[in-house]
Amino acid sequence: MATVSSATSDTPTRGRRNRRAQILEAAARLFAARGFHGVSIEDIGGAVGVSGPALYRHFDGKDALLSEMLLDISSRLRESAVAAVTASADPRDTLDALLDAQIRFAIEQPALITVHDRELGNVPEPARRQIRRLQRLYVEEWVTVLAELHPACPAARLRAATHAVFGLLNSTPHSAGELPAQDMRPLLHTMAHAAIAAAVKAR
Amino acid sequence: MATVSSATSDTPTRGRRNRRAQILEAAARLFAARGFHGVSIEDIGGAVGVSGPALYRHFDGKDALLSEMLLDISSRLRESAVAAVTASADPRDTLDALLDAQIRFAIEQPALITVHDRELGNVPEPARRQIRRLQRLYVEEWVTVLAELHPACPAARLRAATHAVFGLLNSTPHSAGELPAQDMRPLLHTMAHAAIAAAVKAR
DNA sequence: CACGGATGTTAGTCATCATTAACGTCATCG
DNA sequence: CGATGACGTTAATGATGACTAACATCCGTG
Repeated sequence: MATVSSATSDTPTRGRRNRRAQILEAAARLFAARGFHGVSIEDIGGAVGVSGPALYRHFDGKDALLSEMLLDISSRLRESAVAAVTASADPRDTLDALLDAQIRFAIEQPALITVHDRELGNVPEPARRQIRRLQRLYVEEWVTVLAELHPACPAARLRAATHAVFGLLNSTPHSAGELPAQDMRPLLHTMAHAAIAAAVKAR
Repeated sequence: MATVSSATSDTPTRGRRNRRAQILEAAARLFAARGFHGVSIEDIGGAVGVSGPALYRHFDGKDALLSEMLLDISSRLRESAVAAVTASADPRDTLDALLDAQIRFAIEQPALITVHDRELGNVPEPARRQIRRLQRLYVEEWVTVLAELHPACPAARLRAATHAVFGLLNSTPHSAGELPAQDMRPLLHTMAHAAIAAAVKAR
């Protein structure tokens, strides 16, 4: 939201990398490691080579920074889901695309994934509701696709299974280094696929 | 350490519940919700009806409280794994027992599970090493059983799969309320089982 | 070339918080 | 009964931390 400043329409990042992006990246790493309250403004500034209150030139405060971070993550996830849904008419292909997108995100951005499902409780109220909304929509995207594939399965069970699959896929921060990403990717895809199939099968 | 007061050998908790246990329980709930640094000593005391520094009558400090909490969790998990391994000679039964124990813990103690895999980074050094050790042993218990069942599968892959299954099972705090525990339990068991089978199958 | 805005810096300020001190109460036990 | 120890309480104390103020610098533009 809000075009990226810059009076005339040229590149927003000149010379050194865009400070905002640098800060968000460093903050995500730190929040993932020590938790929101375990990281100080000084820490974040220090991580990008400026010191302390320089942050306030880019964000309204620590809370606002976290809000923007989570809003960005949940927006991107949701967008990736919408893309997957519109890309194909066959729900089997859509499910594969959903899986691939989530796996890619989990492997490439472990810090963001970590912050995303830990720190919602620390987001102040105007933004929190919106993030929750995006998260809910994301889940519903999955549930809808699964419901098309397995109309007999009750929605509550599909929702629970979806959360479990997220847990499986988002485990990457814990198993970092066990396996190269090359092998991790298909492994997670296979496991998630099998878990869903089992969840949905009548017993 | 030190028998729990009470001169004669009767119940250690008379009238009101054991304070230590109350505190640990309340702290776990609060840490899970807001993170270690997001919770004050006052908050914890308030949650059990005493106010503030009364904590220091029971623990050496906030760090020590966290250390003890994580040490207790990882010990209990590890013990449950050892019990599962010694209970049966058939690795298939052992795996089922491991799954059941982890699922029971995840469903009955979501706050502990949450704290367990979020707050290790905030534990000070003497205890941290020991907790890591117990966690590693717990994982190895699983990997050993899986290796017996599937000797052809490389250990690294088994380890990665194990972490993924933990992620799946420990997702309960996120899907709380979606499904009654009665249904959640077998669902998770089925999904985890299928995920493991898929991980281990040659491709 | 002077001006303004974007971006930093350092030195406060004001809360919050972990921890300690000093001081009760009350039951148990000698 | 009187001492002792378990368990609480309410004031410090000392750090740390978020945020603000006042003050550079640099760069593009009128």
